[in-house]
Amino acid sequence: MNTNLVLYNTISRKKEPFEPLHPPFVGMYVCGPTVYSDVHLGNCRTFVSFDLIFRYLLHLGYKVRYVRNITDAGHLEGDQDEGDDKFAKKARLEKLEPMEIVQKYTLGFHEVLRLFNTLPPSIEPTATGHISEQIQMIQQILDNGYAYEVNGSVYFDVDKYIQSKNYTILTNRKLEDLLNNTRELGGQDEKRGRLDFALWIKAKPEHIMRWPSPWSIGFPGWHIECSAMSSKYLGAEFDIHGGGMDLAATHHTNEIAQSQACNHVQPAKYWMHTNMLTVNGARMSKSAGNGFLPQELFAGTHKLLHRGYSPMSVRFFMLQAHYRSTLDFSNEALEAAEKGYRRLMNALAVIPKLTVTENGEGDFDLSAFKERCYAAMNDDFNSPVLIAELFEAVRYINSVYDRKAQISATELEELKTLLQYFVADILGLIDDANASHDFENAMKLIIKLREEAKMNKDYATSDRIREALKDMGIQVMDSKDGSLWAKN
RNA sequence: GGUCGGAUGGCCGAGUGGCUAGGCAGAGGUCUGCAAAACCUUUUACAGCGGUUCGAAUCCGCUUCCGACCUCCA
Repeated sequence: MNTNLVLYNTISRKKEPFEPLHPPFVGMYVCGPTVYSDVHLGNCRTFVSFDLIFRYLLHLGYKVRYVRNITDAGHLEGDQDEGDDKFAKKARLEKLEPMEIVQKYTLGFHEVLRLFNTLPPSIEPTATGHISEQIQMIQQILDNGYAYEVNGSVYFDVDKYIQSKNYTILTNRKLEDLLNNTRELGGQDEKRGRLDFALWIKAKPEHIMRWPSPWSIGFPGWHIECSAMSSKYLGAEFDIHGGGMDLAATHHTNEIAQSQACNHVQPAKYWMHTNMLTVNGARMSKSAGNGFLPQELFAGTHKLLHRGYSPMSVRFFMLQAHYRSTLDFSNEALEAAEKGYRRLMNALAVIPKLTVTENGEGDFDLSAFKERCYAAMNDDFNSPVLIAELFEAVRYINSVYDRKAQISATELEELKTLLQYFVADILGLIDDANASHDFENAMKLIIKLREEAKMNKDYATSDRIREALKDMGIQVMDSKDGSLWAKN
């Protein structure tokens, strides 16, 4: 398979040609959510970004195994390896079983991603479903001499690791800076080195979620699940590992160390990191309390919003920025995106009504258009540039509809195919104003009645119909060839 | 404090040495019973200072401001 795809690799800090280890197969692992609360919009951006990447790789013909985990255990609340398990804490608050929390928020997560029209991953493994794999991996790391046990807990030995390996390969940080700037935290007495992190944690009596292990009854550290599950389903070495940029410094750095210590190989060839969604320039995050829930956005109930925006408008909004840039959230930006999205969708809706010229040539260089679209996506999945190209096609389609430009039948077919590829298959944009057939038929009747009224110069009636529809959020647009309608 | 990244027109947001990004908003026009949509034309730009170059939004240096990570986070 020969594609011209290049992608930015965090490890090398530059764009590299994409060459899978075992073409046409591609293994991609993306760090999924911790399901102890609702996902916020910033989380969604990452999954929409990787959905774009997944879709484009599929479009190029790769056989992609996309693994995205669900973290449902072992994720600690508070400072390093101290405090309660997030699920146990939340369970106490809500008087629920930990697995009830997990179920509730997993279902919510899936529903939100469905609304954003993301494709489901190939495998969605859970941490609790892979305790034995994690224990095995910890044992191997112990056997290889890169971890030590203290009082039933197991810690990764960073000092040992840095003797032969580059611990800060992902972030390029200086070790002494890391050491100097790591805060002195309580409960560090069990660790030998300040940078050491927990692989297995002995459960305190109050911990609800606990599993037996060779070292103690306890639970796994946060980082080990991704290492264990990625190697189980994708092998010790695979192609792409992704996640939010905030995970690079700690989580992914430790993942690399664990995998190296266990399997002696760098787990992923390409590390991809998506940038943050910001609100007034500051990162949206759970702890900062500036998170938007998708539901608040769709319904417009968030206090910073004037009104609601549809999931597809928001997806379009996200795709209008490159995945490695921060994206700032505001009413104005959302409104502009929504209008642009509607413009794109309305142009697609007009395609079946286009008149083709008998044997003329079109006024639009389709092969150049196609090339530019692929060039945009091949350049590190540059969806904003792709969208800019699509609007050139939108202008052309509208011009043909206005009889100001021409298109031949074969060109029309080609254009339809390309738009299906780039808008629906790759960008994952569908028209969320699409109504049911019954509704379409009823609208046809209303539009027909209104046109009859217009023919009779009964403008009072035609205006009344148009105004009434407008109040319902349906806009009627007249032209020489009849009337079109569109939902706002 | 350390490390890294950023500053683009009214707003969002691409672009990395010479070539109109794009969307939204604004202005004018075409079309039209009116309206809307659409199409055409069009205004506003590269944080500041210095340097390299025939030529810099783009490369280099300094300054200012902002953000991220270093602590659970996509």
